[in-house]
Amino acid sequence: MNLKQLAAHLNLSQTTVSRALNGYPEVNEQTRKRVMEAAQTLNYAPNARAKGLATGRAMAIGHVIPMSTHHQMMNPVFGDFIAGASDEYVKAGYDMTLSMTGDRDEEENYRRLKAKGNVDGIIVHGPSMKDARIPFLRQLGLPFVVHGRASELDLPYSWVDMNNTHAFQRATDFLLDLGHRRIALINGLEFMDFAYRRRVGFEQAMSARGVAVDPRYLTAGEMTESYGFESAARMLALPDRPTALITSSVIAAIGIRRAIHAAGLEMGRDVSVITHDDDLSFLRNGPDVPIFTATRSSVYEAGRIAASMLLAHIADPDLPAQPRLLEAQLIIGGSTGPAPQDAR
Amino acid sequence: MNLKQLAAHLNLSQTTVSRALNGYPEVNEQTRKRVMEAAQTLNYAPNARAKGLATGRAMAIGHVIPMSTHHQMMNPVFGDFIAGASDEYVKAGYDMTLSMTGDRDEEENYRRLKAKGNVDGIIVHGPSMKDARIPFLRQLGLPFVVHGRASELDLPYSWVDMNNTHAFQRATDFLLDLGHRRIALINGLEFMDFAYRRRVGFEQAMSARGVAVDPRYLTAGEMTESYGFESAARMLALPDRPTALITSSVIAAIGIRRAIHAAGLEMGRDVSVITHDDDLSFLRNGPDVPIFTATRSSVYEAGRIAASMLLAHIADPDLPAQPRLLEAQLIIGGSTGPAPQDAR
DNA sequence: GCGAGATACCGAAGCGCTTTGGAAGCTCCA
DNA sequence: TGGAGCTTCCAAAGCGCTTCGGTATCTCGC
Repeated sequence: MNLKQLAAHLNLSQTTVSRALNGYPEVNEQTRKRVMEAAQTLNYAPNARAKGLATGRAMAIGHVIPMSTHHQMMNPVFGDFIAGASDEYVKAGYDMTLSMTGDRDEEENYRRLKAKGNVDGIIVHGPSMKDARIPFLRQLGLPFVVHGRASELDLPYSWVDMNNTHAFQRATDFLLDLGHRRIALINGLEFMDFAYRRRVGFEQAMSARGVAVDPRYLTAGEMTESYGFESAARMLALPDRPTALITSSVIAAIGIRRAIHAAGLEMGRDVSVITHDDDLSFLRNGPDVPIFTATRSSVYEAGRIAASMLLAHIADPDLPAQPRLLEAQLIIGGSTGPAPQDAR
Repeated sequence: MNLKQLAAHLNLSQTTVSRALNGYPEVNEQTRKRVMEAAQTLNYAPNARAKGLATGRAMAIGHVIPMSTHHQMMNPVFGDFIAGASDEYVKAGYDMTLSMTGDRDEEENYRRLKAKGNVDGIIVHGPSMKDARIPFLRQLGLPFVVHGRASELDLPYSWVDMNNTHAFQRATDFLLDLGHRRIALINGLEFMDFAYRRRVGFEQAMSARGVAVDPRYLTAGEMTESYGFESAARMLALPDRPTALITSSVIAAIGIRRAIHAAGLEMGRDVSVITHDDDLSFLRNGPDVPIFTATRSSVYEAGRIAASMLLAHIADPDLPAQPRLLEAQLIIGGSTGPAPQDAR
C-alpha cells in the first residue's frame, strides 16, 4: 500500500492525501479525517526512504562506535546511554542507527555516513583527549554532539559531559578528610578524556593538601572486573599498602572488593573504596543503602540530554555550540571509613 | 556530489557510472578503473535512500527491543550480542537500526517498520514462552531471526539459542555429584523463555536423582546484583540453608558472592555457586582461572550467528526456517566444592 | 564483404514521496 | 455583476539512484 494506491482508493490526488497526512492547513477537515481513517484501516505508512529522498531529511540519528573502543561499545555504559537517547528519539519520531567503524579511515567513514544520507546527525562516543573526529565533523557540516569532551581541543562544539575533575576531587577530599593519606587511583585508560580528567581531579585534591601521590598507587586500564581485582591485589600486597582506593566504575570496584576479601581484609574498615557510579540499570549500587561510596551521575540521563541537544541542532542548524556539564552526586555508602589508626 | 555530477565530470552516462561502481560486466575495465578513481578522489558515495528506493532493499537490519524488557535492552548482554551481529553486518555492508517499541500496538510497530521500508529484516530479542511476535512476523513476511525460542509455539521459524535446559541440567548434575542435595535456583524472570528452560533443566536433573526441589530455594527475578544478593541472603538465613546455588548470570552471581561473605561463609567451601556465563567482554569470569564455576556460552557468538542467518534469509527468501542450538561449556572454577559433611 | 554476435555505452522510465505552481469553485462586497 | 480573495484540490517536476531496452562500433567466420 503506497500513497498512489491510497489516493486512488480515496478518489483524491496524491498531493491532497500527502498534505492531509502531514497536517497542512489547505485541506478540508472532513477530507483530512477521511484520509486519516483510510490510512489507519488500510495500514498505510509512508515509505521512509522515499520520504527521505523527497525531503532531504533522514529522520534518523547515527551512533558511531570506533572499533578501538569496541569494548567501550559492548561496555554496559553504552547500553544505558543509548536507552536514554532512544527515549528522546522515539518522542521526536527519529530512528537510531548504530555503526561500528574501523579506526583507519575513520574520516572516510564519517564522510560516507554523510554522503549516504541516512542520518541527520550523529553522537560521538568515547572521545580521546585530542579527538580528531571533532574538528573533522565540524568542517563536514553534519550536526553532532559529543558524549564527553576533548580536553586538548579548543573549538566550539556541543557536548554533554560529567564534571569528572570535580567529582574525583570531591571523592579524594572526602577520603583525605577521613584521614587517609595513602590513596590509590585505579583509573580507566588515560587517553580517554574522562579518565584523564579524573586523574587531574585526584591529583589536584592531593596536592592541595600537600599529600604526595605515590606512582605505585596509580594504574590505568580497561574497566573490567579482573582489572580491578588485579590492580587492587597488587597494591594491597605492598608493605605500605594504600588505605583507600578510588576507581572509575562499579565493575572495577567489584573486582577491588574481591581483592580486598582475598587479602583477608574488610572493605570500609581496613580499606576504603570510592567508585564512580554511572547508575546503570542492571547494576544499581544498592537500592537503598549503597554498597559503595560513590560519585554518581546517570549515564541514562546523559543520553537523554545529548539526544535532545542534537535534535535541537538539527531543527536549527544556526544554533550555537552548547556545552552541558553535569555534576555528580557524592553518595555515602558502606565502603568508606576512617583511615586505620596505624596508617595515619 | 551525486551520480549525475560524477557522470558529467567523467563524460559518461549515469548508467555506465552506476554499472561501473556496482561491478556489472558490461563496462570496459579501463573505464571502470577511471570511474572508481574519480569516485574515490571526489569522495562520492551513493545516497543510501535513493539506492534503497531504486532497489527496494534497505541494506539495513532492525533490532527491536520491546519496552517491557527495557532492562533487557540496557542489559549488558544486549551490548555483546549487538557487537557480534554488527561485525557480520559490516562485512556484508549492512547497517543496523535500533528501535524501542511500546508494548501496546506492538504489531502496529512491526507493520510500520515494514511499511516504512528501512529494514530488510529484523532480529527479535528476548522472546517470551508464547511470544505473539513470532506468528505475527511470519505472516507479515519480513525476514526475521529470533535470539532464543518460544517454547509454547510450534511453528517453523529461524532462531539461535543456547541449550538452556541441557546446560542447567549438567550444572545441577555436577552439584549432585559433589554431594549437594539442598540446591537453590536463583533464576531470571520465568516468562522469559530462557529462564523457563533453565528451570526445567534444573528440575529434570533433580528429579532424575530423586531429590526433591524445595520451593523456598526457588526464585525468579530480574538479573541484577542486588537481586542476587537479596535472594541468596534470604536463603542462607534459613536454618536448613542450601549448600549450593545455581544462577543465571554472572551479575547475579556477584551479588550472591557478596551475600555469602556477608553471612560469614566462604564460597566454594561452605556454599557452592554455579552461574551461567555469557562471556561478556567487560565481565570475564577470570581470564585464566575462572572465579565461578559456570556454564559458558558466548552471546557475542550468538549475535554473529543470528546476524549471518538473517542475512542468508534475506539473500534467499525461500530458505527454510533454520534452528540453531548452541551447547554451553561447563567450566570448573573456584566457586564449587564438595558438599559440607554435615549437610550430607 | 556481410550479417551475426560481442562489446561498450546511453536515454529514459520508475522507485514513493514532497512541493511548486496553478486552477476551479465559492463567497462577498463595491 | 464582476472580480478580489478564500478555500480546496490537482498535475507534474524532482529527490538520486537502478535498470530495461536500445544503439553504435567492432570482430570474425564463411
